[in-house]
Amino acid sequence: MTDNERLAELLFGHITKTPKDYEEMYPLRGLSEGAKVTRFAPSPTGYMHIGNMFSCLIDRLACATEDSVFYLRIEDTDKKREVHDAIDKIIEGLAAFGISPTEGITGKETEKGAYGPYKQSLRKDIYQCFAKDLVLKGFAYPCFCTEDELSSLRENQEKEGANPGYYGKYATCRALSIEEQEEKIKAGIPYTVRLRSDGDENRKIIVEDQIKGKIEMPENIQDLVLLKTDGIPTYHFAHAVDDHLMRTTHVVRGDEWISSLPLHIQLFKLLGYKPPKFAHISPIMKLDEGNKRKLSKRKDPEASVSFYVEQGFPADGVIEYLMTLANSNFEDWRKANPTADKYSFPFSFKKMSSSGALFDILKLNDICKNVISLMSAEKVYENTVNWAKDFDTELYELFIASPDYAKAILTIDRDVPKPRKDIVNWSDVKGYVSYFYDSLYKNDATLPENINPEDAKAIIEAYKAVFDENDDKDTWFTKIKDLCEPLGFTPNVKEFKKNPEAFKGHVGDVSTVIRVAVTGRTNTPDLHAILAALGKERVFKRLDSFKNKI
RNA sequence: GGCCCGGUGGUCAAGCGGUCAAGACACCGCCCUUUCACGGCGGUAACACGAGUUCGAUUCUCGUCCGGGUCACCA
Repeated sequence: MTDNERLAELLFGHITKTPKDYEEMYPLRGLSEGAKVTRFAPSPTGYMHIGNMFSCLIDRLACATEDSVFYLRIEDTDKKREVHDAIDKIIEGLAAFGISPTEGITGKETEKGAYGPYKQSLRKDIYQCFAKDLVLKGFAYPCFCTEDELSSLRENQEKEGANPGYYGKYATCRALSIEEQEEKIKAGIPYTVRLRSDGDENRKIIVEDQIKGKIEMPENIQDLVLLKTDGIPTYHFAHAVDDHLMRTTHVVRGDEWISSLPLHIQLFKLLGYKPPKFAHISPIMKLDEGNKRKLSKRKDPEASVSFYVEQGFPADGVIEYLMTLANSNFEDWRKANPTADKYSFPFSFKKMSSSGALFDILKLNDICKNVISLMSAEKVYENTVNWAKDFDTELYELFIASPDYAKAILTIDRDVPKPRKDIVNWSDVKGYVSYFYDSLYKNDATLPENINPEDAKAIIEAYKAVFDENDDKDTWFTKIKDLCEPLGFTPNVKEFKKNPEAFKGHVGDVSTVIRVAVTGRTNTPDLHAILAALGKERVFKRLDSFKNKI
């Protein structure tokens, strides 16, 4: 028995399977040309970050062919940071944005697919089997150093000006004899399992990243921890084992991982496997006092996907915004294919930006406006009710009480060739419809400055005299125009512009007075339709009260 | 500090040796319009800096500067 065999037996005597067993258990996937296997692999630390959603979207987008696989794996290897219902939040978050993985975790205790388990805490034996394999090959050893020893080592290295870390001569446990190792293990001293790095910092690894292109870095020389004292792997080791066994073809992840690429490449090599392709995406940034920085959970509410849900941004709008960040030609494609399924967009890793984009809420707003403007009144009603149910009970009850009235309101200037774009998100709806509900309505508007209050009063009086709620639109507007001249206004806007001194104002000003008096706004959809929906009684009441106010 | 990555208008970005340096958002103006919008047209505004290489650099090389990431028994 060699020393390595002795050590492997000491460390992993209970492991009976070999890597070959797992190779057979998780065979190569029979994929067609161009098919990909991607994965979204969050750790359950509490909430869904918009950056998580972004990388998840990229995973999904990359899976263009029918037989591509996009699976969800939970990386719960850090029990200290784990948050109880985080898995549910992840699943809900994905569902809210209409993203459904084809394989992997489906619920707290459920999953689907033949390459599981998809929760890392359930794969302990698998990792240990591969750790044992590395021990056998002489590429791993137990380390008995305590955290205190490690941090004082680090301090000393900093003082000396050496690169910090556990490597070379600093890796004291690396040199332990089999007898010493056996003694400590039998004494029950806690240990981690470290990589015995065979790297040389003067050699380089070269990786062709799908997004960043060629990346060249020195080989890893650090004896990094593979298995923590509790026998659970670190991210690095779990990544190598899982992405190989699950037959991942493309690893999409944040570019903060680039720095550990040398380690990962080394791990695949030592394990004897071909590494997957990597796509390192840049983080979504925010401008903070002149500096770019990553969107942070603490400081930025918009970092969390729940923000978009709460504000009522349409899921499609958020996704489409993210898609413009992913591939900027998405916008042109969308213009050319306004109604096509967004997933039929020909996504490309190559077109992704290699630097981080600033999050632009104005652009998000614009996209959401467009998305909503294309929806039917029925759809807007549904979405609003859905949202209001959780976030605005007052609006919810109003809408539920008389759906037909609500839909009639939402129909104004909608379902037409050039719909209005007033609504950015569902929390805008309340403001948008407020003047249709007496309980919501509050006219605190003032007359635009270019209109004289006395003239406004006269307009209101004159309008009341001719008002007929059964007028069709043309008749209605003719009446508005007829009001003009007797009051010193002109029905002809061009005429007014030619000779502004000759008139008090034009037909636009006359309708503005009515609009403001009835709705409290200078900007509303078609006034005629609004008046008709409101009915004579309410219109008169509002005209009178506004008249008395000015 | 070491090691990586990046720097085109306010923002997202095309372009990758010769372009009047696209487009979108935002902003401004005009037009259309029977009001409000939608829409259409137009405008302001950019290749971080310095050296090379080249007949010619936004595009290639090097340096500087600036920004970002990473150096854990966290992912």
